[in-house]
Amino acid sequence: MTNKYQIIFNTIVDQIKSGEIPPNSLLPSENELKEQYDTSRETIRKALNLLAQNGYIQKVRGKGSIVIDINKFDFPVSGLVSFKELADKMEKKPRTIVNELSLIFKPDAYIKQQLQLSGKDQVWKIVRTREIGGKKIILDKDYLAAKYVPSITEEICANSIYAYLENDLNLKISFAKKEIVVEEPTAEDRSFLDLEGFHNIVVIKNYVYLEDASLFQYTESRHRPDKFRFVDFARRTQ
Amino acid sequence: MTNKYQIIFNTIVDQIKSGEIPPNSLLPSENELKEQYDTSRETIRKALNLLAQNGYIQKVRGKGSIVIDINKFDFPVSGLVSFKELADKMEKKPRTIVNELSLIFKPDAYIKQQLQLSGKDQVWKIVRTREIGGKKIILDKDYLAAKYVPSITEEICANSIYAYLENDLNLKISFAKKEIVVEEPTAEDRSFLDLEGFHNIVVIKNYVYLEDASLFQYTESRHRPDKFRFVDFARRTQ
DNA sequence: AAGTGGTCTAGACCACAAA
DNA sequence: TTGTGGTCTAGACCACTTC
Repeated sequence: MTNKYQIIFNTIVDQIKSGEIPPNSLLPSENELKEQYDTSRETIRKALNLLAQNGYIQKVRGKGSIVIDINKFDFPVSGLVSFKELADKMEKKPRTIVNELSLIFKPDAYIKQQLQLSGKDQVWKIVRTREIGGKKIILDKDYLAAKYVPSITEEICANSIYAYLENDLNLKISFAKKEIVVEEPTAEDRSFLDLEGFHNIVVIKNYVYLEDASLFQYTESRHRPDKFRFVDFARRTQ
Repeated sequence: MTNKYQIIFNTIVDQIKSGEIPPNSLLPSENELKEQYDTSRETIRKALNLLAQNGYIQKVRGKGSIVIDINKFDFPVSGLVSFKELADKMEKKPRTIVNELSLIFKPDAYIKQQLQLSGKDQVWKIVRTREIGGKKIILDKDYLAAKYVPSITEEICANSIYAYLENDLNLKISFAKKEIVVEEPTAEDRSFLDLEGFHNIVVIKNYVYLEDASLFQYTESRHRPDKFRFVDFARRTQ
């Protein structure tokens, strides 16, 4: 990616992260940046808008672009967060156990409805347990529309399914809808997880869409409530 | 707001919502729209980017802009959702009980830390219970930095604090950080809510920032787990 | 009045998809 | 090859903040 505005964005992000541009100070004005980077103002504005969208600056008309104190925001800008990223953040060695990997020829009504399938579409079902600090904390149930995923192995499931879909199959994930609810643990939860007397399960239902707006993955991520944490960053648009 | 790109955005949103432009079809190309609206392509692109960011279309290079089936997404695009909007969606008459409204001269260490206050800043504390279907379901604890809010009444708290801040005080809220965790109920939760034997509380911690990136409100929204539902819409950027 | 960011224009060239 | 969206330019005018 050699886009000019991307390069400018990355440069400024590095300067903010390193402290070269301190928090609560103003960025150079758009006209100054235009000269600095020898480009047009609209290109500078694209870079600055990216910075604003990602929580690095706050633009104020008539004043300038204020650098936000990123130490206040020790979290990734909310997005499509996979388990591996989460575990990395927690600095504990996570372990993934693949409990099931199967190709379902006749998906049941619930899955059909969730994946909006019709007729004889097949579905990959993957059940994984996530272990953190020696305890089984998360139960992940993934359903992938088979028409997009010809094959998948246990090894891939033990690592990152996302990486496989994006890098190897070159599927372009464009957006996802997340729903968070709290449920009673099922028998499955009790058998797969170390519940230790907890009476609730936090369920994250994730609907993942491809570039052409077709739904291809449904995931239920079932967390022990004490280890669950979700962070969201909402920016007012307009 | 008479911005051209806003008008175009609104026009197309209406056309999509009314079904005039059906789901999964393509929008007219940017060049066609440019002619239609007698404007420049960049202005059209601004409107289309707004549509994409708000989940109405999906842009694909070389193809066009696909209209997303909004019936799949029966939710507000995630953002700064206040309680009233939530209750409206649920179509049950909500009732708000104001349990406490006080100006704290010496906020304790926890609040000081959450609101990043120093010295002798004062803080409004507001505690409200939300009743839905005759049951006390949500306990909202709001802390407002008093330097931004000179006065506030019980009546305002019974309605929408947001509306008061935005419309009357003209405070411009620009972004918010949300954190969701599950906790054990406190004695306060037990006394204010109809817990009915539930063993967990879903806590939404909300940090609200003004246009100049200063933190001015901290809110804890404590929900009975069975009635809690959070929806998020994550769009892959770039 | 001067400087800031917000909107808008009319062009240009490029990368990608479909026919 | 044609048409699509993605990037980029060099200007213009406007709304707002600060002095």
